[in-house]
Amino acid sequence: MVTKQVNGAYDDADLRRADSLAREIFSDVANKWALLIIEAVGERTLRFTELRNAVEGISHKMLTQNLRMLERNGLLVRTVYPTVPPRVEYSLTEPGQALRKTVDVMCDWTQRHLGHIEAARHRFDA
Amino acid sequence: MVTKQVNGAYDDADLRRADSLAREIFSDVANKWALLIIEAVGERTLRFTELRNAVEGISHKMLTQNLRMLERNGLLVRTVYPTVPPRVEYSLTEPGQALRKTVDVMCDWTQRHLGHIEAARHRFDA
DNA sequence: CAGAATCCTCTTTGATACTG
DNA sequence: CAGTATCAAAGAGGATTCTG
Repeated sequence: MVTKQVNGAYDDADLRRADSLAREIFSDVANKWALLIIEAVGERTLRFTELRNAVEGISHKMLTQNLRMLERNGLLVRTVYPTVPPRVEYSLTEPGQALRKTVDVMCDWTQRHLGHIEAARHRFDA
Repeated sequence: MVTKQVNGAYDDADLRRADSLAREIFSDVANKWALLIIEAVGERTLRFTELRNAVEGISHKMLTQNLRMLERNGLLVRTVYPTVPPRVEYSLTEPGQALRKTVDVMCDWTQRHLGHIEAARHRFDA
């Protein structure tokens, strides 16, 4: 936690810690699978298998790993129902929802620039 | 290019192509280094070495690779001045600028949720 | 069903050296 | 200065097996 000094300034060491924490979070979150999972969950509550089907091309292992990471960072919550067979549900927290909004914008951006990018690629590859 | 049929519907094959193109672009762009580079360039025009210093921790090789990829996708332009020694400048295109805006939002998000995330981590690790 | 653990493969990455 | 090439190390990722 970055704490303010009585004089109103931040402690240098705290600022550096906050900075490296920010970079760490950014590295966690700015990756394909994490963002696709967040996008897939959306406002719903999905089970592991549903998620596996929703995120095209993700493997069992990658899904588990990324779900743990997102849970650890408090972006989603994991609810286990102690039934047989087990039932586990995932849903976004408020910060997760907030991040999803920016992912939505990124998806929009992709769609809007599909043509431009395809053209640029052809030019470059020539 | 996705073309509309005379009946107003899209060709299935074209839709599939557009979809896989979108996934490809998303995979290119949704990675740590690409986003950090886009953020670093901003509205400025930077030389290779300036960029290397601006993006904390990136290696020579990763910078080159990602710059090529971003150029290929038309997100930035590379201008070579035929001097000795060579001078190469990078700046964002309009689509690159548009993407940068969403990266900005993502950075804001990170800053705003630093505390929540750090707390969540401590809870999880316990 | 969800997931942990293992093994194995392929890609990514960094360090280093070389070129125009 | 900017970029390419190469090699070794590290890490990501897939397939499979086992458990509660």
